[in-house]
Amino acid sequence: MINHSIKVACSNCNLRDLCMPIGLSAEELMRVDELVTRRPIIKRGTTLFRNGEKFSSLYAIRSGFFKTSVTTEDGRDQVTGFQMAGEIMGLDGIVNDHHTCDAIAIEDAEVCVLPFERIEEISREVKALQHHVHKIMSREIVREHGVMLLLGNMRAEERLAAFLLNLVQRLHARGFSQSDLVLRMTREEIGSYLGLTLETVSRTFSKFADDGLIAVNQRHIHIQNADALKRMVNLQECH
Amino acid sequence: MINHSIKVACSNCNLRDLCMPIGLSAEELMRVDELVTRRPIIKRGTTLFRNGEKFSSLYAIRSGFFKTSVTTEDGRDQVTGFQMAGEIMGLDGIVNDHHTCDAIAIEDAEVCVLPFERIEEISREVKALQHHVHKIMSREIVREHGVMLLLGNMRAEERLAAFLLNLVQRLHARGFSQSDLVLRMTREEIGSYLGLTLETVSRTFSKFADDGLIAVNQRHIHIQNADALKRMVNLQECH
DNA sequence: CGGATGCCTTGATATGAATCAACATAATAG
DNA sequence: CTATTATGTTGATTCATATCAAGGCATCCG
Repeated sequence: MINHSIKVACSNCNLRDLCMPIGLSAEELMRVDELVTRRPIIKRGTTLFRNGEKFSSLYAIRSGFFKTSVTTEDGRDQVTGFQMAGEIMGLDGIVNDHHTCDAIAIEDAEVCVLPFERIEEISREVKALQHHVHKIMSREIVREHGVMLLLGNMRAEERLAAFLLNLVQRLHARGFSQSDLVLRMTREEIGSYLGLTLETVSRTFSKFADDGLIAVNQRHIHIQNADALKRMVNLQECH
Repeated sequence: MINHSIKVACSNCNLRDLCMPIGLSAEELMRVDELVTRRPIIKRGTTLFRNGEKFSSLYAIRSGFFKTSVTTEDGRDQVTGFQMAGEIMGLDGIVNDHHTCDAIAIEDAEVCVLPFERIEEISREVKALQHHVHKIMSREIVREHGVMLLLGNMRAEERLAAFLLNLVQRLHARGFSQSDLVLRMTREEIGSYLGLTLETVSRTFSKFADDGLIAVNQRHIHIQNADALKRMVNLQECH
Protein backbone atom coordinates (compact mmCIF):
# COMPACT_ATOMS: atom_id res chain seq x y z
CA MET A 1 0.00 0.00 0.00
CA ILE A 2 1.38 3.31 -1.09
CA ASN A 3 1.40 6.14 1.38
CA HIS A 4 -0.15 9.06 -0.40
CA SER A 5 0.78 11.47 2.36
CA ILE A 6 2.95 14.36 1.32
CA LYS A 7 4.69 16.50 3.85
CA VAL A 8 3.64 20.11 3.81
CA ALA A 9 4.46 23.13 5.85
CA CYS A 10 1.85 25.46 7.32
CA SER A 11 4.77 27.75 8.03
CA ASN A 12 4.94 28.81 4.42
CA CYS A 13 1.33 28.30 3.39
CA ASN A 14 -0.44 31.39 2.15
CA LEU A 15 -3.68 30.17 3.69
CA ARG A 16 -2.19 30.01 7.13
CA ASP A 17 -4.06 33.03 8.41
CA LEU A 18 -7.30 31.38 7.43
CA CYS A 19 -6.91 28.01 9.06
CA MET A 20 -4.29 28.53 11.76
CA PRO A 21 -4.19 30.80 14.79
CA ILE A 22 -2.11 33.90 14.33
CA GLY A 23 0.90 34.64 16.46
CA LEU A 24 2.31 31.17 16.90
CA SER A 25 5.99 31.07 17.71
CA ALA A 26 8.37 29.45 15.24
CA GLU A 27 8.63 26.46 17.48
CA GLU A 28 4.87 26.09 17.85
CA LEU A 29 4.40 26.38 14.11
CA MET A 30 6.90 23.60 13.61
CA ARG A 31 4.92 21.36 15.91
CA VAL A 32 1.80 22.02 13.86
CA ASP A 33 3.70 21.40 10.63
CA GLU A 34 4.57 17.98 11.93
CA LEU A 35 1.00 16.83 12.17
CA VAL A 36 -0.21 17.99 8.80
CA THR A 37 -0.07 15.88 5.68
CA ARG A 38 -1.42 16.77 2.28
CA ARG A 39 -3.68 14.44 0.40
CA PRO A 40 -3.48 14.04 -3.35
CA ILE A 41 -6.04 15.77 -5.54
CA ILE A 42 -9.65 14.96 -4.75
CA LYS A 43 -11.28 14.83 -8.17
CA ARG A 44 -14.48 16.69 -8.83
CA GLY A 45 -17.45 14.56 -7.86
CA THR A 46 -15.59 12.28 -5.46
CA THR A 47 -16.05 12.15 -1.71
CA LEU A 48 -13.52 13.18 0.89
CA PHE A 49 -15.52 11.44 3.59
CA ARG A 50 -18.93 9.94 3.78
CA ASN A 51 -21.69 9.49 6.33
CA GLY A 52 -20.91 6.51 8.56
CA GLU A 53 -17.17 6.48 7.92
CA LYS A 54 -14.83 6.37 10.88
CA PHE A 55 -13.70 9.81 11.97
CA SER A 56 -10.03 10.38 12.48
CA SER A 57 -9.07 13.71 10.98
CA LEU A 58 -10.21 17.18 10.20
CA TYR A 59 -9.50 18.53 6.74
CA ALA A 60 -8.33 21.98 5.76
CA ILE A 61 -9.04 22.89 2.15
CA ARG A 62 -5.96 24.06 0.25
CA SER A 63 -7.68 24.53 -3.08
CA GLY A 64 -10.97 23.69 -4.71
CA PHE A 65 -14.53 23.62 -3.51
CA PHE A 66 -16.61 21.18 -1.50
CA LYS A 67 -20.21 20.69 -0.50
CA THR A 68 -21.32 18.84 2.61
CA SER A 69 -24.70 17.19 2.80
CA VAL A 70 -26.84 15.06 5.08
CA THR A 71 -29.26 12.43 3.85
CA THR A 72 -32.46 10.96 5.26
CA GLU A 73 -33.17 7.25 5.23
CA ASP A 74 -35.62 7.80 2.41
CA GLY A 75 -33.00 9.44 0.24
CA ARG A 76 -33.74 13.13 0.48
CA ASP A 77 -30.68 15.18 1.02
CA GLN A 78 -29.85 18.59 2.26
CA VAL A 79 -26.68 20.46 1.40
CA THR A 80 -25.46 21.84 4.73
CA GLY A 81 -22.69 24.02 3.37
CA PHE A 82 -20.22 24.93 0.66
CA GLN A 83 -16.58 25.07 1.72
CA MET A 84 -13.66 26.84 0.08
CA ALA A 85 -9.91 27.24 0.57
CA GLY A 86 -8.86 27.79 4.16
CA GLU A 87 -12.01 26.30 5.66
CA ILE A 88 -12.13 23.27 7.91
CA MET A 89 -14.31 20.20 7.38
CA GLY A 90 -15.09 17.15 9.45
CA LEU A 91 -16.14 18.68 12.78
CA ASP A 92 -19.36 16.67 12.67
CA GLY A 93 -17.37 13.47 13.18
CA ILE A 94 -16.01 14.24 16.63
CA VAL A 95 -19.07 13.53 18.70
CA ASN A 96 -19.73 9.92 17.69
CA ASP A 97 -16.39 9.07 16.20
CA HIS A 98 -17.84 8.70 12.75
CA HIS A 99 -18.89 11.18 10.13
CA THR A 100 -22.56 12.10 9.86
CA CYS A 101 -22.45 13.89 6.53
CA ASP A 102 -20.84 13.52 3.11
CA ALA A 103 -18.14 15.86 1.88
CA ILE A 104 -17.99 15.93 -1.91
CA ALA A 105 -15.59 17.92 -4.05
CA ILE A 106 -17.56 20.02 -6.52
CA GLU A 107 -14.29 21.07 -8.15
CA ASP A 108 -10.89 19.35 -8.14
CA ALA A 109 -9.50 19.98 -4.70
CA GLU A 110 -6.54 19.53 -2.44
CA VAL A 111 -6.80 19.19 1.32
CA CYS A 112 -4.51 19.07 4.32
CA VAL A 113 -5.19 16.19 6.68
CA LEU A 114 -5.17 17.07 10.37
CA PRO A 115 -5.32 13.93 12.54
CA PHE A 116 -7.64 14.92 15.35
CA GLU A 117 -5.82 13.09 18.12
CA ARG A 118 -2.68 15.00 17.28
CA ILE A 119 -4.64 18.26 17.24
CA GLU A 120 -5.94 17.53 20.73
CA GLU A 121 -2.46 16.60 21.86
CA ILE A 122 -0.84 19.79 20.62
CA SER A 123 -3.84 21.85 21.76
CA ARG A 124 -3.10 20.79 25.29
CA GLU A 125 0.27 22.47 25.01
CA VAL A 126 -0.31 25.34 22.62
CA LYS A 127 -2.95 27.57 24.10
CA ALA A 128 -3.45 29.57 20.90
CA LEU A 129 -4.17 26.40 18.93
CA GLN A 130 -6.61 25.21 21.57
CA HIS A 131 -8.54 28.43 21.43
CA HIS A 132 -8.41 28.41 17.65
CA VAL A 133 -10.05 25.00 17.51
CA HIS A 134 -12.78 26.21 19.82
CA LYS A 135 -13.32 29.26 17.66
CA ILE A 136 -13.58 27.23 14.48
CA MET A 137 -16.27 25.05 16.00
CA SER A 138 -18.09 28.02 17.46
CA ARG A 139 -17.96 29.77 14.08
CA GLU A 140 -19.59 26.76 12.48
CA ILE A 141 -22.36 26.82 15.09
CA VAL A 142 -22.97 30.51 14.45
CA ARG A 143 -22.97 29.98 10.69
CA GLU A 144 -25.59 27.29 11.07
CA HIS A 145 -27.74 29.59 13.19
CA GLY A 146 -27.70 31.93 10.21
CA VAL A 147 -28.77 29.16 7.88
CA MET A 148 -31.61 28.24 10.23
CA LEU A 149 -32.78 31.84 10.16
CA LEU A 150 -32.61 31.81 6.39
CA LEU A 151 -34.50 28.53 6.04
CA GLY A 152 -37.03 29.29 8.72
CA ASN A 153 -37.87 32.90 7.98
CA MET A 154 -36.77 34.11 4.58
CA ARG A 155 -38.42 34.01 1.19
CA ALA A 156 -36.73 32.79 -1.95
CA GLU A 157 -35.35 36.18 -3.00
CA GLU A 158 -33.93 36.93 0.40
CA ARG A 159 -32.34 33.50 0.64
CA LEU A 160 -30.62 33.82 -2.70
CA ALA A 161 -29.48 37.36 -1.98
CA ALA A 162 -28.02 36.24 1.36
CA PHE A 163 -26.34 33.33 -0.38
CA LEU A 164 -24.70 35.49 -3.04
CA LEU A 165 -23.55 38.09 -0.54
CA ASN A 166 -22.07 35.43 1.70
CA LEU A 167 -20.22 33.84 -1.21
CA VAL A 168 -18.65 37.05 -2.54
CA GLN A 169 -17.74 38.12 0.95
CA ARG A 170 -15.83 34.89 1.55
CA LEU A 171 -14.24 35.03 -1.88
CA HIS A 172 -13.27 38.64 -1.35
CA ALA A 173 -11.53 37.67 1.91
CA ARG A 174 -9.43 35.37 -0.29
CA GLY A 175 -8.44 38.10 -2.68
CA PHE A 176 -11.13 37.73 -5.31
CA SER A 177 -13.43 40.37 -6.70
CA GLN A 178 -16.20 41.91 -4.64
CA SER A 179 -18.49 42.00 -7.60
CA ASP A 180 -17.75 38.99 -9.78
CA LEU A 181 -17.98 35.38 -8.89
CA VAL A 182 -18.10 31.99 -10.53
CA LEU A 183 -20.54 29.58 -8.97
CA ARG A 184 -18.92 26.21 -8.50
CA MET A 185 -22.21 24.52 -7.76
CA THR A 186 -25.29 23.73 -9.85
CA ARG A 187 -28.65 25.42 -9.41
CA GLU A 188 -29.85 22.20 -7.87
CA GLU A 189 -27.12 22.27 -5.22
CA ILE A 190 -27.87 25.90 -4.44
CA GLY A 191 -31.52 24.97 -4.15
CA SER A 192 -30.80 22.11 -1.81
CA TYR A 193 -28.77 24.41 0.42
CA LEU A 194 -31.44 27.11 0.42
CA GLY A 195 -34.44 24.84 0.75
CA LEU A 196 -35.70 25.70 -2.75
CA THR A 197 -36.14 23.86 -6.00
CA LEU A 198 -33.68 24.40 -8.81
CA GLU A 199 -36.46 26.07 -10.82
CA THR A 200 -37.03 28.64 -8.13
CA VAL A 201 -33.31 29.33 -7.94
CA SER A 202 -33.18 29.81 -11.69
CA ARG A 203 -36.24 32.05 -11.76
CA THR A 204 -34.91 34.14 -8.92
CA PHE A 205 -31.59 34.64 -10.69
CA SER A 206 -33.55 35.77 -13.74
CA LYS A 207 -35.61 38.16 -11.67
CA PHE A 208 -32.49 39.67 -10.10
CA ALA A 209 -31.06 40.09 -13.58
CA ASP A 210 -34.28 41.71 -14.86
CA ASP A 211 -34.19 44.09 -11.92
CA GLY A 212 -30.61 45.03 -12.70
CA LEU A 213 -29.23 43.66 -9.45
CA ILE A 214 -26.91 41.15 -11.08
CA ALA A 215 -25.84 39.96 -14.51
CA VAL A 216 -25.97 36.22 -15.00
CA ASN A 217 -23.98 34.38 -17.61
CA GLN A 218 -24.15 30.71 -16.88
CA ARG A 219 -22.27 30.34 -13.63
CA HIS A 220 -20.66 33.73 -13.89
CA ILE A 221 -22.40 36.28 -11.72
CA HIS A 222 -21.66 39.96 -11.80
CA ILE A 223 -23.10 41.91 -8.91
CA GLN A 224 -24.34 45.27 -10.10
CA ASN A 225 -26.19 46.50 -7.07
CA ALA A 226 -24.84 45.03 -3.87
CA ASP A 227 -26.70 47.55 -1.75
CA ALA A 228 -30.04 46.44 -3.10
CA LEU A 229 -29.15 42.85 -2.31
CA LYS A 230 -28.13 43.82 1.20
CA ARG A 231 -31.34 45.74 1.70
CA MET A 232 -33.25 42.69 0.60
CA VAL A 233 -31.63 40.59 3.30
CA ASN A 234 -31.72 43.10 6.14
CA LEU A 235 -34.70 45.32 5.84
CA GLN A 236 -37.39 43.67 3.85
CA GLU A 237 -40.72 43.47 5.59
CA CYS A 238 -41.75 40.13 6.95
CA HIS A 239 -44.81 39.06 4.96
CA MET B 1 -22.51 44.33 45.11
CA ILE B 2 -23.68 40.99 46.28
CA ASN B 3 -22.02 37.95 44.84
CA HIS B 4 -24.81 35.67 43.76
CA SER B 5 -22.45 32.79 43.10
CA ILE B 6 -23.13 29.69 45.09
CA LYS B 7 -20.60 26.91 45.29
CA VAL B 8 -21.79 23.64 43.89
CA ALA B 9 -20.27 20.27 43.37
CA CYS B 10 -20.42 18.38 40.10
CA SER B 11 -19.14 15.46 42.09
CA ASN B 12 -22.53 14.87 43.61
CA CYS B 13 -24.74 16.27 40.88
CA ASN B 14 -27.20 13.81 39.39
CA LEU B 15 -26.82 15.47 36.01
CA ARG B 16 -23.10 14.86 35.92
CA ASP B 17 -23.30 12.14 33.29
CA LEU B 18 -25.11 14.55 31.01
CA CYS B 19 -22.79 17.50 31.14
CA MET B 20 -19.46 16.10 32.30
CA PRO B 21 -17.18 13.48 30.81
CA ILE B 22 -17.43 10.08 32.47
CA GLY B 23 -14.51 8.46 34.18
CA LEU B 24 -12.83 11.46 35.73
CA SER B 25 -10.66 10.68 38.72
CA ALA B 26 -11.64 12.09 42.09
CA GLU B 27 -8.89 14.65 41.81
CA GLU B 28 -9.95 15.74 38.32
CA LEU B 29 -13.55 16.07 39.42
CA MET B 30 -12.45 18.29 42.25
CA ARG B 31 -10.69 20.57 39.82
CA VAL B 32 -13.86 20.86 37.79
CA ASP B 33 -15.91 21.50 40.93
CA GLU B 34 -13.69 24.46 41.63
CA LEU B 35 -14.61 26.29 38.48
CA VAL B 36 -18.36 25.84 38.65
CA THR B 37 -20.67 28.28 40.37
CA ARG B 38 -24.42 28.16 40.44
CA ARG B 39 -26.50 31.17 39.52
CA PRO B 40 -29.72 32.02 41.31
CA ILE B 41 -33.02 31.15 39.71
CA ILE B 42 -33.55 32.57 36.25
CA LYS B 43 -37.21 33.50 36.21
CA ARG B 44 -39.44 32.46 33.36
CA GLY B 45 -39.26 35.04 30.58
CA THR B 46 -35.91 36.51 31.57
CA THR B 47 -32.71 36.22 29.59
CA LEU B 48 -29.60 34.35 30.65
CA PHE B 49 -27.59 36.09 27.97
CA ARG B 50 -28.44 38.23 25.02
CA ASN B 51 -27.11 38.92 21.54
CA GLY B 52 -24.20 41.33 21.71
CA GLU B 53 -23.31 40.67 25.35
CA LYS B 54 -19.73 39.89 26.22
CA PHE B 55 -19.03 36.19 26.31
CA SER B 56 -17.28 34.78 29.31
CA SER B 57 -18.93 31.56 30.35
CA LEU B 58 -20.80 28.53 29.19
CA TYR B 59 -23.91 27.55 31.10
CA ALA B 60 -25.05 24.10 32.08
CA ILE B 61 -28.74 23.83 32.83
CA ARG B 62 -29.51 22.32 36.21
CA SER B 63 -33.26 22.67 36.01
CA GLY B 64 -35.83 24.38 33.86
CA PHE B 65 -36.11 25.03 30.16
CA PHE B 66 -34.61 27.56 27.77
CA LYS B 67 -35.01 28.66 24.21
CA THR B 68 -32.25 30.25 22.15
CA SER B 69 -33.05 32.52 19.26
CA VAL B 70 -31.38 34.74 16.69
CA THR B 71 -32.88 37.95 15.38
CA THR B 72 -32.54 39.87 12.13
CA GLU B 73 -32.09 43.60 11.99
CA ASP B 74 -35.67 43.97 10.90
CA GLY B 75 -36.95 42.14 13.92
CA ARG B 76 -37.79 38.69 12.67
CA ASP B 77 -36.54 35.98 14.91
CA GLN B 78 -35.82 32.33 14.67
CA VAL B 79 -35.75 29.97 17.61
CA THR B 80 -32.57 27.93 17.14
CA GLY B 81 -33.19 25.42 19.90
CA PHE B 82 -34.85 24.39 23.13
CA GLN B 83 -32.52 23.36 25.93
CA MET B 84 -33.22 21.27 28.99
CA ALA B 85 -31.41 20.02 32.12
CA GLY B 86 -27.89 18.78 31.47
CA GLU B 87 -27.47 20.69 28.22
CA ILE B 88 -24.86 23.36 27.58
CA MET B 89 -25.55 26.85 26.28
CA GLY B 90 -23.34 29.68 25.11
CA LEU B 91 -21.09 27.97 22.57
CA ASP B 92 -22.02 30.61 20.01
CA GLY B 93 -20.13 33.23 22.00
CA ILE B 94 -16.67 31.73 21.69
CA VAL B 95 -15.83 32.78 18.15
CA ASN B 96 -16.25 36.54 18.47
CA ASP B 97 -16.11 36.87 22.23
CA HIS B 98 -19.69 38.01 22.41
CA HIS B 99 -22.95 36.17 22.23
CA THR B 100 -24.82 36.09 18.94
CA CYS B 101 -28.13 34.77 20.18
CA ASP B 102 -30.51 35.25 23.09
CA ALA B 103 -31.07 32.58 25.72
CA ILE B 104 -34.41 33.00 27.44
CA ALA B 105 -35.82 30.85 30.22
CA ILE B 106 -39.24 29.55 29.18
CA GLU B 107 -39.65 28.08 32.65
CA ASP B 108 -37.98 29.03 35.93
CA ALA B 109 -34.48 27.67 35.67
CA GLU B 110 -31.21 27.18 37.44
CA VAL B 111 -27.87 27.05 35.68
CA CYS B 112 -24.27 26.30 36.51
CA VAL B 113 -21.81 28.91 35.29
CA LEU B 114 -18.67 27.58 33.65
CA PRO B 115 -16.13 30.37 33.05
CA PHE B 116 -14.71 29.51 29.66
CA GLU B 117 -11.14 30.53 30.37
CA ARG B 118 -11.08 28.14 33.28
CA ILE B 119 -12.56 25.40 31.10
CA GLU B 120 -9.77 25.91 28.58
CA GLU B 121 -7.20 25.94 31.36
CA ILE B 122 -8.36 22.69 32.90
CA SER B 123 -8.92 21.16 29.44
CA ARG B 124 -5.25 21.55 28.78
CA GLU B 125 -4.55 19.27 31.69
CA VAL B 126 -7.51 16.92 31.78
CA LYS B 127 -7.67 15.09 28.49
CA ALA B 128 -11.14 13.72 29.12
CA LEU B 129 -12.53 17.18 29.71
CA GLN B 130 -10.86 18.50 26.59
CA HIS B 131 -12.41 15.80 24.46
CA HIS B 132 -15.75 16.29 26.17
CA VAL B 133 -15.80 19.96 25.22
CA HIS B 134 -15.03 19.03 21.63
CA LYS B 135 -17.81 16.49 21.64
CA ILE B 136 -20.35 18.94 23.02
CA MET B 137 -19.57 21.41 20.25
CA SER B 138 -19.59 18.71 17.60
CA ARG B 139 -22.93 17.44 18.90
CA GLU B 140 -24.38 20.90 18.51
CA ILE B 141 -23.12 21.07 14.93
CA VAL B 142 -24.70 17.71 14.14
CA ARG B 143 -27.96 18.72 15.79
CA GLU B 144 -28.08 21.82 13.64
CA HIS B 145 -27.49 19.75 10.52
CA GLY B 146 -30.63 17.89 11.47
CA VAL B 147 -32.58 21.11 11.86
CA MET B 148 -31.37 22.27 8.46
CA LEU B 149 -32.63 19.04 6.94
CA LEU B 150 -35.94 19.54 8.67
CA LEU B 151 -36.31 23.16 7.57
CA GLY B 152 -35.05 22.58 4.07
CA ASN B 153 -36.79 19.37 3.14
CA MET B 154 -39.67 18.43 5.37
CA ARG B 155 -43.34 19.31 5.33
CA ALA B 156 -45.23 20.59 8.32
CA GLU B 157 -46.36 17.18 9.55
CA GLU B 158 -42.91 15.70 9.30
CA ARG B 159 -41.37 18.64 11.10
CA LEU B 160 -43.77 18.43 14.00
CA ALA B 161 -43.41 14.65 14.23
CA ALA B 162 -39.64 14.97 14.29
CA PHE B 163 -39.92 17.68 16.93
CA LEU B 164 -42.11 15.61 19.22
CA LEU B 165 -39.98 12.51 18.86
CA ASN B 166 -36.84 14.48 19.59
CA LEU B 167 -38.38 16.01 22.70
CA VAL B 168 -39.66 12.76 24.23
CA GLN B 169 -36.39 11.05 23.44
CA ARG B 170 -34.44 13.70 25.34
CA LEU B 171 -36.93 13.70 28.19
CA HIS B 172 -36.83 9.92 28.34
CA ALA B 173 -33.03 10.07 28.68
CA ARG B 174 -33.71 12.14 31.80
CA GLY B 175 -36.05 9.61 33.32
CA PHE B 176 -39.37 10.90 32.04
CA SER B 177 -42.06 9.02 30.20
CA GLN B 178 -41.60 7.83 26.65
CA SER B 179 -45.18 8.62 25.82
CA ASP B 180 -46.22 11.66 27.81
CA LEU B 181 -44.75 15.10 27.72
CA VAL B 182 -45.56 18.62 28.74
CA LEU B 183 -44.60 21.25 26.24
CA ARG B 184 -42.84 24.12 27.94
CA MET B 185 -43.09 26.37 24.90
CA THR B 186 -45.98 28.06 23.11
CA ARG B 187 -47.26 27.07 19.69
CA GLU B 188 -45.66 30.22 18.40
CA GLU B 189 -42.24 29.21 19.74
CA ILE B 190 -42.60 25.75 18.26
CA GLY B 191 -43.55 27.37 14.98
CA SER B 192 -40.57 29.66 15.03
CA TYR B 193 -38.26 26.73 15.62
CA LEU B 194 -39.87 24.65 12.87
CA GLY B 195 -40.25 27.43 10.32
CA LEU B 196 -44.06 27.35 10.55
CA THR B 197 -46.76 29.68 11.78
CA LEU B 198 -48.46 29.01 15.07
CA GLU B 199 -51.70 28.26 13.20
CA THR B 200 -50.04 25.51 11.21
CA VAL B 201 -48.59 24.03 14.38
CA SER B 202 -52.00 24.06 16.00
CA ARG B 203 -53.71 22.54 12.97
CA THR B 204 -51.08 19.85 12.69
CA PHE B 205 -51.49 18.91 16.35
CA SER B 206 -55.23 18.65 15.72
CA LYS B 207 -54.66 16.49 12.69
CA PHE B 208 -52.35 14.15 14.60
CA ALA B 209 -55.01 13.92 17.29
CA ASP B 210 -57.76 13.19 14.73
CA ASP B 211 -55.59 10.47 13.24
CA GLY B 212 -55.09 8.92 16.66
CA LEU B 213 -51.35 9.49 16.74
CA ILE B 214 -51.40 11.66 19.83
CA ALA B 215 -53.80 13.07 22.39
CA VAL B 216 -53.51 16.78 22.98
CA ASN B 217 -54.69 18.51 26.11
CA GLN B 218 -53.32 22.00 26.13
CA ARG B 219 -49.59 21.52 26.50
CA HIS B 220 -49.92 17.94 27.62
CA ILE B 221 -49.19 15.53 24.81
CA HIS B 222 -49.74 11.81 25.00
CA ILE B 223 -48.11 9.84 22.25
CA GLN B 224 -50.38 7.01 21.19
CA ASN B 225 -48.63 5.80 18.08
CA ALA B 226 -44.93 6.52 18.17
CA ASP B 227 -44.27 4.18 15.25
CA ALA B 228 -46.55 6.12 12.97
CA LEU B 229 -44.74 9.32 13.93
CA LYS B 230 -41.40 7.69 13.23
CA ARG B 231 -42.58 6.42 9.89
CA MET B 232 -43.68 9.92 9.05
CA VAL B 233 -40.17 11.24 9.65
CA ASN B 234 -38.16 8.44 8.09
CA LEU B 235 -40.01 6.90 5.25
CA GLN B 236 -42.51 9.32 3.86
CA GLU B 237 -42.17 9.87 0.16
CA CYS B 238 -40.63 13.11 -0.97
CA HIS B 239 -43.41 15.02 -2.73
C1' DC C 1 -19.55 16.29 -37.02
C1' DG C 2 -23.65 14.63 -34.83
C1' DG C 3 -25.79 12.73 -31.02
C1' DA C 4 -26.14 12.29 -26.22
C1' DT C 5 -26.06 14.17 -21.74
C1' DG C 6 -26.15 17.41 -18.08
C1' DC C 7 -27.56 21.76 -16.79
C1' DC C 8 -30.48 25.63 -17.15
C1' DT C 9 -34.60 28.47 -18.38
C1' DT C 10 -39.32 29.47 -18.78
C1' DG C 11 -44.32 28.58 -18.73
C1' DA C 12 -48.69 26.53 -16.85
C1' DT C 13 -50.80 24.61 -13.03
C1' DA C 14 -51.29 22.66 -8.37
C1' DT C 15 -50.76 22.85 -3.55
C1' DG C 16 -49.17 23.45 1.21
C1' DA C 17 -48.78 26.73 4.28
C1' DA C 18 -49.37 31.74 5.26
C1' DT C 19 -52.50 35.19 6.20
C1' DC C 20 -56.67 37.21 7.82
C1' DA C 21 -60.35 36.75 10.91
C1' DA C 22 -63.27 35.25 14.61
C1' DC C 23 -63.82 33.03 18.62
C1' DA C 24 -62.62 29.91 22.70
C1' DT C 25 -60.13 28.87 26.62
C1' DA C 26 -56.70 29.46 30.15
C1' DA C 27 -53.75 32.27 32.93
C1' DT C 28 -53.04 36.49 35.38
C1' DA C 29 -54.04 40.72 37.58
C1' DG C 30 -56.82 43.86 39.85
C1' DC D 1 -64.47 36.92 41.52
C1' DT D 2 -64.32 39.29 37.45
C1' DA D 3 -61.80 41.70 33.92
C1' DT D 4 -58.06 41.46 31.01
C1' DT D 5 -54.59 39.46 28.47
C1' DA D 6 -52.08 35.62 26.51
C1' DT D 7 -52.55 31.52 24.17
C1' DG D 8 -54.80 28.27 21.25
C1' DT D 9 -58.28 26.59 17.71
C1' DT D 10 -60.62 26.64 13.49
C1' DG D 11 -62.35 28.45 9.03
C1' DA D 12 -61.93 31.09 4.55
C1' DT D 13 -58.91 32.87 1.39
C1' DT D 14 -54.51 34.12 -0.72
C1' DC D 15 -49.96 33.47 -2.20
C1' DA D 16 -45.30 31.75 -2.75
C1' DT D 17 -43.18 28.08 -4.26
C1' DA D 18 -43.44 23.22 -5.84
C1' DT D 19 -44.52 20.40 -9.52
C1' DC D 20 -45.07 19.14 -14.22
C1' DA D 21 -43.63 19.97 -18.81
C1' DA D 22 -41.11 21.51 -22.82
C1' DG D 23 -37.38 23.34 -24.93
C1' DG D 24 -32.52 25.52 -25.23
C1' DC D 25 -27.75 25.61 -24.81
C1' DA D 26 -23.46 24.19 -23.50
C1' DT D 27 -20.11 20.16 -23.08
C1' DC D 28 -18.53 15.64 -23.85
C1' DC D 29 -17.68 11.66 -26.62
C1' DG D 30 -17.72 8.41 -30.24
